[in-house]
Amino acid sequence: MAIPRAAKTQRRTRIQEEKEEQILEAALDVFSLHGFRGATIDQIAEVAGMSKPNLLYYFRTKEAMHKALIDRVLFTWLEPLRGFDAEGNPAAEIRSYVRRKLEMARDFPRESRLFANEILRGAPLIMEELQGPLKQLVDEKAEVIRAWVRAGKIAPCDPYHLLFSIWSTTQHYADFDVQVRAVLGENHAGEGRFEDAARFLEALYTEGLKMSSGD
Amino acid sequence: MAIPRAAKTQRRTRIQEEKEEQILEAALDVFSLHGFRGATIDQIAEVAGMSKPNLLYYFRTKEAMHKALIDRVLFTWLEPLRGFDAEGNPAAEIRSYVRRKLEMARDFPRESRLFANEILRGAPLIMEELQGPLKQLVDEKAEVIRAWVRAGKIAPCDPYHLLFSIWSTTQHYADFDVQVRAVLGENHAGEGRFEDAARFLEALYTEGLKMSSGD
DNA sequence: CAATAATTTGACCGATTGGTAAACATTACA
DNA sequence: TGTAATGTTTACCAATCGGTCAAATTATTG
Repeated sequence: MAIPRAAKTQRRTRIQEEKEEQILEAALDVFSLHGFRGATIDQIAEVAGMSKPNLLYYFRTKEAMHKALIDRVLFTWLEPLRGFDAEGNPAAEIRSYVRRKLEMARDFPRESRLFANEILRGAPLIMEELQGPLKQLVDEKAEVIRAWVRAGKIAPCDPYHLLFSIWSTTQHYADFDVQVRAVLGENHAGEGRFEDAARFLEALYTEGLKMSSGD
Repeated sequence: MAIPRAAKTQRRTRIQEEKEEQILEAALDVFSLHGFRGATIDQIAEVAGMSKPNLLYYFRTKEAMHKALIDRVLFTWLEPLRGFDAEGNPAAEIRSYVRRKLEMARDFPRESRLFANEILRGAPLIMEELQGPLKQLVDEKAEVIRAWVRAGKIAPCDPYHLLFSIWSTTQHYADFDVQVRAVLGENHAGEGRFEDAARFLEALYTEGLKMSSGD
């Protein structure tokens, strides 16, 4: 009998790994577009190309699916920030961080939108993650930035709002992609907008955080 | 018989005006939190404090409610950009624009989230608005900025991505409010974060767009 | 006041929702 | 190969979905 749900003690069969991947891929499509409540299991099942009960064999509930996705995304999403190096050149570190975040917005827009949807509805599933690990990591990196300021390597600024601004400006190209395309129109239809954005943001942060000549 | 739906030729009774307002207020709560598909008429009715059929007496469908909301928000949302004055001082104009957008994020966060939700799902209801009036307005203001650059009043930059960055950084404090609060923690729980954000962004754009000393 | 129009409600509809039960099919492995 | 575990499907469930209807209630007006 099939009492044991998938993944009892460890990742068992090859087929489990494949199917779970296939489901999460489809779930990412649907959740990132319609949010948790707006997404339906039927739709995910259709996109995944399998029956609904089969889907529920691997993930017992809709929420389990969503949680699995969010957890995975959350980890990779914070990876660039972890790379923030206190020893490196401040301007170069910030530039590189902006570039990496922008690349993620370009290459993983669905992941960005999934996250945005979760935050928009109040982040009920990841509130502890935000208040715990995320806050801790940001606090740590904020201290790095503050040290740069103290050392006179960049202009005085609030490190938290600096990070917020980098997050928002880069993720904007994933979350508001439709609007960006509409405003830029046909002529900028290609992926060139990411290069333009990179150029603009690089200049903005380079000049905006440069020490004023007075010091 | 009550054949004539509300608002046949013109806004009739006082009670119609009141109830429609009451409904849109509740709808804003629910739509901004869960998006179009995630929101339910029952929930809106409950928040509005009236029965579902009564709600549907004023707005025939869920989509009609959503459209009415979006249209209203879209108009007021673009108001600050219209104020962008070609004759004014560039640095002051940009500073004032950032400040106004930030105030809107603080005072009308639900409106911002409603808009964000609509864009996230691909903006099916307002695609023409984006490609038409919005693009036109942005094109116009982009030309203003470009003129400033040509006149040597601000540093050379892509005007579109400048506007995108202002939109994203300011709306971030409405759309990602939960995350911002979580990261800042208890100590910054008050509304002080908006003042800090204003200070940071003002400095960033002032310095970031300043003409380099070489000219 | 009467009567007419505007508003509100409870009961209800078919479709869709998240999820289950059990029969059936397939795979892994002794 | 046999058999037990794993995987898949059909049929189904109660709850909720968006929306309708006709009756009841309230406001407006002559």
